[in-house]
Amino acid sequence: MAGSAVTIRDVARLAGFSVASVSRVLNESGKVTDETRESVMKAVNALGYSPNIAARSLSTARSQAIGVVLPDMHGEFFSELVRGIDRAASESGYLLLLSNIHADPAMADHALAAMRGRVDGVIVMAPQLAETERERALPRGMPAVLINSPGNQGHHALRIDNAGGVKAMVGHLLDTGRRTIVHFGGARQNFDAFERQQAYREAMAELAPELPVRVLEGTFDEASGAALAQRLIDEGLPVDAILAGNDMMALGALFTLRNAGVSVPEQVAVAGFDDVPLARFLDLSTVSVDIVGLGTRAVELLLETMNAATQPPRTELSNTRLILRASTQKAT
Amino acid sequence: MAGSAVTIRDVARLAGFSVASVSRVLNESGKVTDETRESVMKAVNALGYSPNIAARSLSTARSQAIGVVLPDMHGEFFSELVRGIDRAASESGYLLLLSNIHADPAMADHALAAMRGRVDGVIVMAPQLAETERERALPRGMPAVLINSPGNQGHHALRIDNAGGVKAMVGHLLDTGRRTIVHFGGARQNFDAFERQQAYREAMAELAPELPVRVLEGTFDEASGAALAQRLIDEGLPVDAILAGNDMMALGALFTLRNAGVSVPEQVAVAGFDDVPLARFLDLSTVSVDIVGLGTRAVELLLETMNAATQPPRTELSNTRLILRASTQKAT
DNA sequence: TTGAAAGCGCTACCAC
DNA sequence: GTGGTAGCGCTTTCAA
Repeated sequence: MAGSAVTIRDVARLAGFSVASVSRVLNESGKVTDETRESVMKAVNALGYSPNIAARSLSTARSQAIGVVLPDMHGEFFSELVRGIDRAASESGYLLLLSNIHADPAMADHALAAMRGRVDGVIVMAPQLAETERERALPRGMPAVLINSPGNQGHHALRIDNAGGVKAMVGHLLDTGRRTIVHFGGARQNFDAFERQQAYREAMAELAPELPVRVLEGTFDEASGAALAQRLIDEGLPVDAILAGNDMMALGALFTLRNAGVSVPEQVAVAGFDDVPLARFLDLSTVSVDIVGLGTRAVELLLETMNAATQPPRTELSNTRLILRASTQKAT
Repeated sequence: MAGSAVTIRDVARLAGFSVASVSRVLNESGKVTDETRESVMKAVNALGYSPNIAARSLSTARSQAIGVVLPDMHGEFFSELVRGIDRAASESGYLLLLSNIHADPAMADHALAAMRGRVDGVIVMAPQLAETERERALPRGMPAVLINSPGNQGHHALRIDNAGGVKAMVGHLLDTGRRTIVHFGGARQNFDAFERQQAYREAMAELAPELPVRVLEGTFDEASGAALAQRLIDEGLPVDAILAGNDMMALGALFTLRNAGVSVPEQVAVAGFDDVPLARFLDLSTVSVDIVGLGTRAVELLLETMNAATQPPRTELSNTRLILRASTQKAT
C-alpha cells in the first residue's frame, strides 16, 4: 500500500518511547508529558509519518468514511449533491468513498460489498433499483440513508418534494389566468417523472377541478419537449400553459414555440422543474430544488443513524422553491 | 464499524473448514476442492458475509482504492471529471476516495494525510496549491498523478491543452477575416486563465504578427464578460472579434452586445473556451475539452505509476476540439 | 488440498 | 505517565 514505509514503530524507536505513547500523542487520548509529545512530534515530522488508516480502522472498528452510491448522472445535480455530502461529511471528519452504479443490479451488489469495512455507513441513491435488490445488496447492519429511492425498509429516506413543487407551479399558472394547462411528462419508469405527473393531476383536481387535464408523455430531454410542443402547434395550439416535467423538456418546448412564432409567455406560458443553470439564462420559470441541502441532510441523518441505530426510520421531503421568470409572467 | 458482525471465522466455523480455506475460496487463490468451495459459499450466503476490506488492506498492503483530491468546483467539469475517473477506476476494480479541498492549504494536508493507508495512489488537482505545499502534504512514497497543477516533481501530470485550443480558435478567427481580435482574460492567479492569455499572445505573434494585440482582464464570470464588452461598446467598438478566456465571459459579452444592438457575428465575432452546456444552446463557438478522457487518462497513468514506480514522469496534454457555431461564423 | 499461525499497523487495556 | 501486549479480520507462508 502507498506510503506504508514508515510505521508507528519507527516513530516510537526514533522518539525513544513506546508505540503506545506515540499513539496517545497522535490521538490526543490519555495523558502524556509535554516532553513526550515534543519528542514524538519531532520524530513524526522527521520521518514524514502519517498513520495507516486501514490499521486504525481495523483496531477501532470505525473508518471515518461514508460510502456514497449514486447512479451515473450528468451535470449539475451530481456535482451539487456530492458537494453537499462532502461539505457535511468533512465537517464531521468523514471522508467519502464514492461509487457510481450503472443500471446493472449486479454492479450495485459489488459496489456495496466493496464498501464493507471501509465505511461506517452509506448514502444510497438508486432510483432504478427495486427495494428488494437494494436490501439484498446492502451488507448486514450497514447504516444507510436513501435518496430518491423506492421503499424505505428500516432506513431514513430523503425525497425531492415533487408534489409540493408541482402544486406551487400549478397554483402560479392558475393565478396568472392560465386555463388550459398541459403537462409534459417524463418516462413512466422514472420515479421523479411519475411523481410529478401524479402531482400535476392532483393539483389540478384540487385547485381547479373544472379545468381540463392533459398529459403528453415524453422522455425528459430537450428533443422530447420540442416534439411535444410541435404536436401542440400542429393541433392549433389548444393550450395556454405548458408545465414540463423538467427543465430540459421545457427548453425544448420554448425553442420550438418561439421558432414557430408563438409568443411566450403571452400566448403560452412555459414552466419547468429543476432550475438547471440554463433556466436562468433562458428566463424559464421553474421549481428549484436545494440539492446541496439534500446532500447535507443525508449526512446528518446518516450520522444520527450511526450513533443511535434504534431511531424509527423517517422519510423527509427536501425543500422546493418556486422560481418565477419571464416564461410564465406576462410583461407588466 | 458497519456490518462487521459476521467475520471470516464465523464462515469457517459454519462451513466446517479453516479460515485459510475460506480465504482461498473467496480470493480464488490456491487449490480447493469443489466440495470445499461449495460448503464455504453456502456458509457465506447463509450468513450474508462480505469481507472486511480494511483488514484485507492491512494484510495485503493494498487497498484497491484511489484517492481523488479536487478543488471545490461547480458544475459540469466536476461531474465529468469524476465520471471519467470512476469509469476507469471501477473497470480496474478500484473504488474512489473523494475529497474536496478548498483554498486552505491546511485542508489539503489533512485530506491527503487522511488517505494514507486507504488508497494505493492519488489523483490530485490543486491549481491553487504551490508545488512545495503540495509535495509536503503528499505522504511519502504515495503514487500520484497531477491534473492542471503547478510543477510536476516526480509525478506524471496532465494538463488541458490551453495553448492548442486558443491557437486553433485564433486561427479560425483570422481565417474568417477578423482583424482586430481582443482577448478577455481571467484573473491572473488562475492557472488556466494565465495560460490562455499567453497562448493568445503567442498565437497572434505567430499567425498574424502585423495585427494588434489587446487583452482586457476580468474574472472568468458572466458579469465580468458583460462589463468588458460594455467597455468596448463605450469605446465605439474598435474590434471585430472577442476571444474570451472562458465561456461564461463570452456569454456575458454576447448578451451585452446583443442588447446594445450589435450584431453577432456580423459586426463582432464572439468565442469562448470550455464548451459548457450553455454554449450549445446559445450558439457560442468555443473550444471543448474532453474532461471524461482527462479523468480516464489520469487513472491509467496512476495505475502505471503504481505498478512500476520508476517510470520517468511525463506531462501530457489533453485533447482540445474547436467547436464552431453561429457566434463566429458569418451566415452564408 | 488443508490447517495452524505469524503477521499487517494500530488502539486500548492493564500493569507498573 | 508510560510500556507491554492482546487483539481487530484478513492473507499467506509453512507443514502436514
